[in-house]
Amino acid sequence: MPELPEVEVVRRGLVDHVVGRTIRDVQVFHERAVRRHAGGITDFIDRLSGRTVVGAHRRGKFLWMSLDDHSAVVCHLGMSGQMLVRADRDEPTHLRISFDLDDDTRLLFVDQRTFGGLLVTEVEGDVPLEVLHIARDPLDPLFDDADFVARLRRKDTGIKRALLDQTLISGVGNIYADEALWRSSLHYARGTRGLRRTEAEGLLANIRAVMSEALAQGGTSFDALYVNVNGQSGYFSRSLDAYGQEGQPCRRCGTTIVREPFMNRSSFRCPCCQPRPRNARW
DNA sequence: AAGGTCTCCTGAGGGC
DNA sequence: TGCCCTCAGGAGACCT
Repeated sequence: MPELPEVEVVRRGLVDHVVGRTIRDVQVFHERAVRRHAGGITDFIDRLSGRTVVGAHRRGKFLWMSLDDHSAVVCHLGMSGQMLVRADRDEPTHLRISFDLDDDTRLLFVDQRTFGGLLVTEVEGDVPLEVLHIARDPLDPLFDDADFVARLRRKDTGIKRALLDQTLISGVGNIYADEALWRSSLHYARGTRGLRRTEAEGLLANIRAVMSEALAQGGTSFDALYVNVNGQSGYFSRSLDAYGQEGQPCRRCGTTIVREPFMNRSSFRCPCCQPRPRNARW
């Protein structure tokens, strides 16, 4: 599932293979892929045809390509989205959108579960309108550590819920939340109010560390669903300590990792290193 | 206002 | 073999 490191891998691929190219034509194969675009399919195509891609950017899990008319095409990969650059004319399964580029390659948006999508919008400052509400991510040089810690400790919720709140810190999804919490030996239901400043700072450092390590290995991948812009999978899933490790011994203490329902999904933790807090509310 | 829940979606995999 | 059920989860709508 694409979180920040995976999206960053895709962004770098776009820089290498798409920036500088002009879009000759656009085909939309599935209406849902442009459901967030206000003007519908026809307007989406009209606004992209003939445009030149001048940059590829990212904030958290949101990705966008800036265009030569000060607009941008914003992409969210959702659960299963892929950006593929292909030189052939094949139409892979779950192809949703295709861009014909001026070097006779095509940029393909492929998305099995259709939670992802693209839209064209105006850019306000350096950020598209639809991305303005998203917080800076922890790999952003302008991310404000002290402000994050203060806002986190001011919230009244569980720590994992806060990490998944993209308006507080962006780019963290279920995988990296569980990995960072394991590294910090924190239970997901620890209250943000009761978190010590040093605990919050350590957690942020662990988020950065796990994301940086994943990025160095090309992102996390469990199956063929996530691939980078050329269709190559990442290898970080071999390095996971908590996520998906149900039944496996904790690499720190040997206790069996458990999976628990959380927010209509799953959380993985070590029952010994990450004990449930007394009076847990979340 | 802020926090919590629901919903969208498809295919893999398990149980019978 | 085949059918049905469950599960995966990002983010915005909606509710409290």
